[in-house]
Amino acid sequence: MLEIEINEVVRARLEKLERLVARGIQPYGGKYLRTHTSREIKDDFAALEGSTVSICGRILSKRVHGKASFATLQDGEGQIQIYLRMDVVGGALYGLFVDDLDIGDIIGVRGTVFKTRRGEISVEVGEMKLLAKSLRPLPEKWHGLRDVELRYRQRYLDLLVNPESRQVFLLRSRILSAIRAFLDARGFIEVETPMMHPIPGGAAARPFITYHNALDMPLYLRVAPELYLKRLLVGGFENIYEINRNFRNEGVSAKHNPEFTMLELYQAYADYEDMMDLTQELICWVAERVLGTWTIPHDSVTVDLTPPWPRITMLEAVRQYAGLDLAGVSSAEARKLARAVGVEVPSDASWGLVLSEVFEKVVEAKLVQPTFVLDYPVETSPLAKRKAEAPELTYRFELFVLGREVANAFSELNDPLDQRERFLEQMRRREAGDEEAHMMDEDFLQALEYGMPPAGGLGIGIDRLVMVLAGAQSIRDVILFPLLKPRP
RNA sequence: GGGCCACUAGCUCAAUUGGCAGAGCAGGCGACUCUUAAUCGUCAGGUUCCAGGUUCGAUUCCUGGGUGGCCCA
Repeated sequence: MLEIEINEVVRARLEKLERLVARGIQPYGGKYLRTHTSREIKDDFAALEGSTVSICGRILSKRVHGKASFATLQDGEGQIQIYLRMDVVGGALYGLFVDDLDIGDIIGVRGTVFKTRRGEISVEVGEMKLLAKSLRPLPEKWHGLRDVELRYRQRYLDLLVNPESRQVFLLRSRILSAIRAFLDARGFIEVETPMMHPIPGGAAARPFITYHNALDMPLYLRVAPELYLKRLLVGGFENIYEINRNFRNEGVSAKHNPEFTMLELYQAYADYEDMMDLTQELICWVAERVLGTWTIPHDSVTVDLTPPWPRITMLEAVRQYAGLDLAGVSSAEARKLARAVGVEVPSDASWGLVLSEVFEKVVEAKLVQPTFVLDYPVETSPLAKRKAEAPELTYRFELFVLGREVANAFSELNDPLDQRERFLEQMRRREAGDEEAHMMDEDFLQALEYGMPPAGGLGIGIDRLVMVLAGAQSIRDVILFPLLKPRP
């Protein structure tokens, strides 16, 4: 029979399918007129008891005893029991249910709402219609699907039998709507900018490359939308955001998926202090709305989002957590101090690179509770405005939770001449072999030359935020279909 | 890229020192008109991830590879 992998169970089900067809039953139905969901029936039982409803869903379990049977039906909102009596529905329909319907089949049922002696709200079947015959056995009803690899590769099964997995993705959906509601209410408009870039920009990352045949040109999947969103600031949009995918050609880990979802927003005439306030308000508001709490248990710690979150400069963080005072020292001294605490740095590393290297290697992992880290070195922040009183630093912060970067924001650099210098420095590094260095973008510079309002810009990694709010330990647990190598 | 761990029936898991590859769920058949991990009886179900090697004999030991997980760079 075609190309289907046959085992004992599949063979038995194919036989049932043939029997059904032979009896004139269409095993893959169309539209079904449902009057209620499982949740509605349970919530409104008092009003619905004794009345007739139509429900549909998947058979999750079957309990046949002689001339009466029970089954559990799962729909999009939950589960409900159905009850079937031969003396009510007749031998033909009862036989069909007992002999030819399996766990996994999708059916529609019309019947009467009642409560069993044991108190289970149920529907006593009057009519039943097969909507989709299932040919493969579902994972075990009690333990669910445990194999991590199978849960990712066959997410549909994970969602079907592991309620906690389903909850995570429902939560993710609610988080995204809450973010949009929050920003929309503050006058931000949602925009969409290109996913395919002639010049990949806006972040230090290796891009995926693709090719446009008709135009005969290479294109890059975007690593960040930043440079396009800033063009919109030039164009007069003052409060904008985009929630969409970024693509970075890098390894896969519990923190990294090659495609991930990013919120970027820009607010004209604001600065990074405003972005800090906004970040905290947004995340706290979203947590309150979707979880109803600011404390979230994780494996070994409980994250406490109660504001205000500490704000610490990178220099101070390195002083506190690494015991290194890099303020005012030369690049050579900085390198020596870094090596003394076991952080290897290139022999030509500048002061700013040493600072950020020590921070990444020593401090990041220790920032468990939400913490803003401020004032990043200019070398690692080529799109951020320099601090007026300390031009080797920028008005930039990142938010860390559970040792992971969750947000990144700055006062946007709107000086086209300084921006050109920054790009030139990036190009020098690219020529020196840094594949992640930014590329020159003349078109973007030209836009800046028309004048971009000063602005605060903010990026929040949605997957990482969902991880924090869902208590997930791996990014793969919050992405429906994480990238895996194909099975050989 | 490196280290450690896992991979056995559709699913969840066993298998003593290297000695006949098992159970539960799911499935087939039979019994059963309020069960809910239904119950009872019975039957069937295997490329033990793959390829080599050691051995009388390998799920088990060795080498290489694959996929996944965790940790590190």
